[in-house]
Order: sequence, then structure tokens, then C-alpha cells
Amino acid sequence: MKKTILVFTMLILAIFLLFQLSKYTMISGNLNFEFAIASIAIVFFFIGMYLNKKSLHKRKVPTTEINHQKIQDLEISNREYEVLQAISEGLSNKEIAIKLYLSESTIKTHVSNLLVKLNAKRRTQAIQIAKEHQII
Amino acid sequence: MKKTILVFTMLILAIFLLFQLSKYTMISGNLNFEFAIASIAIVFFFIGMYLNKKSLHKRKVPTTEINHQKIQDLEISNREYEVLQAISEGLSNKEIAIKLYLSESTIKTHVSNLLVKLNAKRRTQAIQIAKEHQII
DNA sequence: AACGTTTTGGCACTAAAGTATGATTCCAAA
DNA sequence: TTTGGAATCATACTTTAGTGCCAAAACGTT
Repeated sequence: MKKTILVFTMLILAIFLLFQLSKYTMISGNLNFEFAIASIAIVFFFIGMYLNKKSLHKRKVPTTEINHQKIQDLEISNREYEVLQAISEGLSNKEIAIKLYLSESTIKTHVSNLLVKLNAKRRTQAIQIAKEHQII
Repeated sequence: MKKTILVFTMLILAIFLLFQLSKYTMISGNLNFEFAIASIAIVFFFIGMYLNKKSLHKRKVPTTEINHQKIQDLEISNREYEVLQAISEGLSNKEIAIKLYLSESTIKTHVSNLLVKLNAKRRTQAIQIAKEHQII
């Protein structure tokens, strides 16, 4: 924060100086006219780049937002989604059953339904497709 | 590409016009001096933002560098790595065999070895572990 | 209470995945 | 030339995964 304030203060100062400089240049003859304009242009060009970079960085990092809308569009129920997550963690049907306090039969049913809804032939493909849809 | 060229052509034209405009303003009296400078500043500010956004977008999206060192550390051979990639694409052993012009037996051997090297019990778990190691 | 969806589960099968073992070929390094 | 790793393939077997069909609770809504 302190650093940001300092940087901006310096920027504003620089801009002010440039304005004054170009005014002087103008009054004392048109010799360095293009130079003054170019200076202004370059400075603001970099200010634009700097600010844009700042604002982009803030919401850039590893933000793989989950597309909840897509989950609904695919008509994936809550339980099915839990199973999907467990699959993507590399668990077997039996392990998922234990984790969710269900029988393996139930997990198989959920998996089967998931494969249809995700249009996948295998659980590995389901993982792939789910990642493409950004739902896991 | 065509679009980019058009945009840049328009930009250069606009800049040129601004230069000429400010020159005129200067010669015909200093009344609108600040306005001219401000125009230049604003235009270049946005140009800076625009170009910055463009350049950032190009190498932003899926930049998950693959850890080649880790692949070697795990003693995963070339063929095994190809199979690993195919697994992560959701292919079955048979499909991988067809893709790599090999028999299904060979794929099973590779998969089995991969599971040992990745310390996984299943191919889905192998995918998970491989992603953690950033090798796929 | 009646209705529809979700969740749960069983059973019987088929299909894939994974293991174990053994064998052959190829290639590069010792 | 011998040696060892990588890659290939097979056969036999066990274990998971996945399908189809059915059925009964559980739950929320009207």
C-alpha cells in the first residue's frame, strides 16, 4: 500500500512537470513542440499499461471458478456431483461408498447416471469432460 | 489478423490527427492548450491499456508448466508418458493401443508400470497424482 | 394426501482394468 | 561382445467398472 501511494505521487508529479515543461516549450518558441507532445504520449502510454496490469493481476492468479450454472444445465444432482468429485480424486466405487456412507450399488447407479449426463464412456473421460465444463 | 491491422491503422490515423490538431491549436493561440495535451494523454493512456491487455491475454490462460524433471525423477519412460497422457484424456486401453499402434497387452503393461511409479492404485488416481506433480 | 424427483439399493451380467509371469527384440553403454 | 533397460506381446486370472432392470424409501411441492 505505502509503495503504491509513493508510486502514484511520483507519477502525478511527473505529469505535472511535463505539463509545465510543455507550456514553457510552447511559449518560448515552437522548436521542441513534437518532443513535448511525444513525452506526454509516452508517459501516459506507460501509465495506461501499468494501471491495466495492476487491475488484471488482482483477479488473475489461479481462479478456476466452478460453473454452477453448467452443473444445473447438465441436470446433475447433489449426490451425483459429490460422486463426481470423488471420482476426480481417484477413488474407487467402494471407497466412494465408504466415504459417503452408501452401498457400492448406489455409487454404481450414480456413476452410470453421471456418465450419461456427461456424455462419457468411462469415468476417466467423465473427469476430462467435467474439467472442460469447469464444474470440478 | 485483418481486424488487428485495421484497428492499428485507425489508431495511427487518430494519433496523427491529434498531433495536427494540437499544432493548429498552438499556432492559433494558446487558448485550448491544456485541452490538446489532455487529449494526447488520454488517447495514449488507452492505447497503453489496450496493448497491455492484448499481450497479457496471449500467455495468460492455461499456463501450467510441465515439470520435466519430475518425470525423470519418477523414472517414467517416454512410452509410459505417452500412455499417461492418453489416460488423462479419458481413453480406454484399447483406444490407447489403437492410437499408438500397439497391442492392448502392451498398454496394460505400461499402465501397470505407471501405477507403480506413480504410487497409484487406479488410473483415475494416477491422473490425480500426475496433476499434483504437474507432469500432465 | 398425492405427485414427482432424488436417493438408495439389489441382482445378474458384460466389459474393462489391473496383476503376474514369461519371453523376445532392440539399442546403447560398458 | 556382454549387459541392462526399454519396449513389445501373450496368456491366464482377479478385481473393478459399468449396464439394465427393478423397486422402495425419502423429500419437497402443490
